[in-house]
Parts: sequence; structure tokens; C-alpha cells
Amino acid sequence: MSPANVTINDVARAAGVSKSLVSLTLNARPGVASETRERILRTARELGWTPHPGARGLSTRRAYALGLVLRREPRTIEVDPFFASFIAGVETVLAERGNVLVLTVVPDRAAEERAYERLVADKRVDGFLLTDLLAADDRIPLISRLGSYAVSLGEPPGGSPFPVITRDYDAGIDDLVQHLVRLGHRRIAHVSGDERMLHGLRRRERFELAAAAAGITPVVVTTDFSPEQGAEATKALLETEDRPTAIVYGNDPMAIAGMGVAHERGLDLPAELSITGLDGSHIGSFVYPSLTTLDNDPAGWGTAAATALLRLVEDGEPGDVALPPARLVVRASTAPPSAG
Amino acid sequence: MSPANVTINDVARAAGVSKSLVSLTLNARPGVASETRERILRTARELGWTPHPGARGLSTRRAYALGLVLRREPRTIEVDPFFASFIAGVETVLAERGNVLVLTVVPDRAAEERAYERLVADKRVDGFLLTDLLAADDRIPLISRLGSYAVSLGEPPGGSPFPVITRDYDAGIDDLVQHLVRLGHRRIAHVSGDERMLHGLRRRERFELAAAAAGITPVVVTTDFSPEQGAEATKALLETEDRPTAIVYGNDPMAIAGMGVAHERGLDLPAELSITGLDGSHIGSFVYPSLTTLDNDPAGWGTAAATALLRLVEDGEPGDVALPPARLVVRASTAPPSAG
DNA sequence: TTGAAAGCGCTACCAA
DNA sequence: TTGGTAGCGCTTTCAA
Repeated sequence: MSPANVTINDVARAAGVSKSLVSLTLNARPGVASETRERILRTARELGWTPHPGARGLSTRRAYALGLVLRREPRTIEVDPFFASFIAGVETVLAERGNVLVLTVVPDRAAEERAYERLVADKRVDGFLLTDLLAADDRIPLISRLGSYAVSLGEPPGGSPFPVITRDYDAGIDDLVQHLVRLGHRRIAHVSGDERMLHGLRRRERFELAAAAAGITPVVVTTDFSPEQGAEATKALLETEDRPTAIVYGNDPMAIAGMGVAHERGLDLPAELSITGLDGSHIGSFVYPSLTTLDNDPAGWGTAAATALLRLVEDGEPGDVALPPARLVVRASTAPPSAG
Repeated sequence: MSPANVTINDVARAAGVSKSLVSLTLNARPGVASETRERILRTARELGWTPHPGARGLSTRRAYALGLVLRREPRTIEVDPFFASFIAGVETVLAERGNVLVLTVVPDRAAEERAYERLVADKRVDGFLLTDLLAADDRIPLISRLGSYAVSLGEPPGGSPFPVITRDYDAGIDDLVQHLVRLGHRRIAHVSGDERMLHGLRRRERFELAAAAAGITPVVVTTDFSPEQGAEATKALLETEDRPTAIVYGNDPMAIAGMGVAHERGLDLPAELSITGLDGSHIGSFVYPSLTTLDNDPAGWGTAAATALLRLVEDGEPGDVALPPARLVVRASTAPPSAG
């Protein structure tokens, strides 16, 4: 008989006790003689028994699962290097707590809402990991209304009843701008990401502050974070009269697309144009010139978020986490501007 | 009372029937008077009731969930553009059948095996989607032994008791090689991906066949599919005496990294070096020069795989699927070789 | 410290 | 065509 079919009854019988005691023991509850406890634990191990989360959940009203709903338009779906590592980080936490990750990818807002509703109604998950926070994000009230839990990556502008994981990008962005200024750049442009997204908006704001502090009024072009629009924005910027000597991109895929455009125009990088990203991806090390950017720690976000959410769900204890601040990673794509 | 807490009993009571009839109706089983059926359906809708999959599963021994276990070494984890779209494709199928995707990311072989074992032992999933097939893949016997189901992306060399989704790359690779040959290339190199992976191996083999058919003996360098090793391989190739005029990379991220190296050496692309990928990614359109490659349809793989696996799990009907063959996408990174 | 029994929400079997 | 009842594998009273 495969371990998969061993039940609590088999263990109880083999250990010569009642189911209740097996249950108490399993859940590390007091009131079981330590000798009995040992025996139960031993026979459970011998029989290879592990409780069935589905059956447990029927009593405890838990799913022992966390949900991640990703809204991705078909066009931008391929470009996000963040998630694999993020999920790996989540996984390390879930695995050791007997939980599991339920992943859903939806194309639009309507499907997203339905996904949350179904997952809750079907009791598929005990809470949600909220990524890609929007400036006006209705997922928090939605989840609240549904009576479920969540943890968000980034601080929602309207505040949140749920735990929040944050990471300070301000100092990193300041450093990045100063790095460019020190190299001698005065005409610095920013290709901002989707500003309906909170981190896109915040980065742009901080960029403008940092630029202002250096006495610079930067050009800002807004995009949707896709390489397409990154390329478009770059073309537009390079055609302006006083074209920028440096461009700061809202993410690395756009920066790479921007490099493509610059190369295509025959610009000598980085002499004729300095380029930076803002969220260190792996591939950024291998383009030419290798990309100056801010570092990132997707797995760190993952473990922090999963830990916080599980604490909330299991112990009712909310708790925010502040990740180590983002730091500047200087590589080869930034240099002093050549001519004037 | 929120719909989440409505049970089959509430529906039965409200409709003035027994639970049994509600259950039969819900599962579209015969033996319910159509008038009764209508009434039950209506009150279920009014009450916003939807059966609890966990409770159902306790009786039916199903999880109403499919599993995807991704083994990703920390180093290569970020670079794979395939999965977001693949999962989106899977999702469309699962959503309309009331199923869900359980995703696990593991760092190594041992963790992978544990993941499969746990998922089955805990009855978390009814079957697995098998991606990144290895030439010697022990997941199929493993899952077999565990008594679970699977569907594989690509045909396992040892055969498989499970459905197989295939896509023909042979003609595409032939076209790609002929495209280069027609442009005038004779020294064509191949930076092959991990040849323990089935598609890596098969592509290399086909590449060599196609080259041989054109009377060419190509240089082949083997890597692990990472941009690092793609870059390394490129450096090595460019330093050889008779350096290649064209390089065919096993995947797009390596091709992009290869471009980086070539740019760094000051090569004029594509005149001095033609470059191609083999698995059309989105970002490949936006590098410079834009990447010639084979097309890909991750979402198509996803829907096909999910459909096949669900049919197997639910109806016991195995059935293979052949996706439309890969086609050559000529963009700007290939051109006639310049000098000799 | 232990065991019996009820119940979580559903399916499935057997009678009626 | 219907309803009653016994599980599915676990947790949780409540008594003993």
C-alpha cells in the first residue's frame, strides 16, 4: 500500500490509540503523554503517513494554499524577469509549512476580478500575494470585501489593512542620477513605466526630485513598461533637438530595447548615449554595453511576502517588512557624454 | 451571508429537495426530472452557491488541480521567456473547467523529486505538466510509480505511458540553415543549449543534419542555455582562426548575449556576423539588429497540454497532440557575409 | 491523558 | 425520480 492511502485511522490503529490523539499529536497540541506522543510520531513515520490537507481544511476552513493572480496583457507577458525568482522565494517558505502556491494568469481586469472571486468562493486559497500594485488599486478593497487576506508588494496609496512589504528605491535613484551628473550629464531623460503602476509612478517622481536637486529639468516619456514602447520612446527622444546624453529607463527590458534603437542609429554606446535600467535583471549583464541599473532581489520579495502572509493567515498577526534598500549597480552602459 | 458559506444543504432546503438531487443536478447526471433540475439550478444561482472543490475531492478523490514543477537553477531562473505565456494558456483551459494550477519552483533534482512526492501524497494535484524534458528524464517513471498522471511537452526518448504534446522543429531548422546558406554563409556555428535537455539535443542533431545536407561541417559549442555561457561560447568562436560568419543559438537569450559580445568586439552586425535564435521570444524583436529566429507559441503549448491532461484525468482518455510546426522568422540579424 | 462521536461539504449507494 | 444514509480524512468538542 502506497503511503498516499494511509489515513489517520491506520496510524491510530497501529499505535493503539484513538484518532483524536493522533490529531492532537500531529498539531503539536498539549495534553498528550509524551510517551504516547513518541509512539504516535514513530508509527506515523513508519507508515509514511502525512495528513491530507484537503480533509484537514474541511474542518479548519483553510486551504493551506496561497494565491497569486497575475494580470498580464498578452503583449507584455513575456518580458518580466521578476517572477520566476519571486515565486522561487515564495516556494521556499511555503514548502516548509506544508502550503502550496496557486497561480493564475489573466488577460484583463474583468478576468482578474473573477479569478479572485472564484478562488475565494471555492476556498482554494487562504490569502493572496499582491504584486504590480497600481496607484488606484481596487484589489485591496475587493479582497477585503471577499473576506480573504493579502500582503502587498509596495505600499498602497490608500493604505491597506494588510501587511505591506516595502523596499526603498529613493536612495538608489538618487545615486543613479548623481552618478550620471558626476559623469557630466545635464540632459538626462527618463522613460517611465506605466504610471498607473505604483512603482512606475514613484520612480518617476523620485527621479524628478533627484534631477531637480541637481538643477536639472529632465524630459520624461511615459510608457507601459513594454519593450515596444521603450523603443518608441527612445526614437522620439533621439529625434529631439537637444537630445539627451543619458536615458534612465523604468525597467531593464525597455533599456535593452532602447539600446537596440541607439545601435540602430549608429550611436556609439556609451560614449554618445548613456543608458540605465532601474530593476536589475540577469540578462542586463550580458547585453552590450552591460547595463548600469539598480539591483533587485526578487527572491527576497518572495520570502518576505510569503512569510508575512502566512503569519497573518495562521496567527492573525499582521506585520510589515522593509527589505534592504535598492543599490546602484554601475556597469558599462554609462560614461561621460562625448561631444556637447 | 456571503456566497462563500452557502452549502449544498442550503440549496437543497431552499429548493425543497434532498442533497442527493442537488449533487446529481450539479454534476449533470441523469435521473433528475427536468423541472426539478431547473428549480435546483435556479436556487443555486440565486444563493450564489458553488460546490466546494475540497469537499468534493474528499469523495471523488480528485484535487481539481494540476501541478507544474519547475526546476530552475538560481542562475538561469530569470531568463526563460516561455513560461508566462505557457501558464496563461494552461489557465484558459483550467478556469473553464473549475480546475486550478499549483506551481512549484525548485532549485535542484532532489527538491524536485520531493516536490512531486509531496504533491501526490498530499493529493494536491491530479496530474502534472512536464516541461523541459530531459534526454534521460526520470520524472515519467517517478510519476508513474507515484500513481499519478502527466502530459509531456515533447516526446520522451524512452516512450511514455502518458499523452505527449509535440511540435516539429525540423523543417524550421532546415529553413533556417538554408536561409543562411543562401545568404552565402559557409562557416556556420551552433551554440547549442543544454543537451541533457531533449529539445536542446534534438535541435543540435537536426542542425547538424541540415548543415551536412548543405555540404557544411559546422562547429558546435555546447552550453547550459544561460546567457553567461552563450557569451562565453561566442567569445571562443570569435577567437578561432576561421571564425564563423553566422552563429545559430539554441535560444534567444543566448543569441542576445552573443550580440552583446559581438558588439563589444566592434563587429558590424549583421554584416560581419549573422546571428539567429531558435525559439522566438518577444524581446528578440527589439534588440539590434532584431533577431532572426523560429517562431514559438507558448500559449498553444499550454492549452494543448492542459486539455490533454484533463482528458486523461477526467475521462481516462489519453491523446497526443501535434502542434503546428515551427516556422522561420526572418528579421534583421541575418545578412550576407561581408568579406571572406 | 484518553476515546467516542459529531461535523466540515460533498458524493454515492441503496431503498423507496 | 427521489430521499436517507454512510462514508471521504480530518478536527473538535465533550465525557470518561
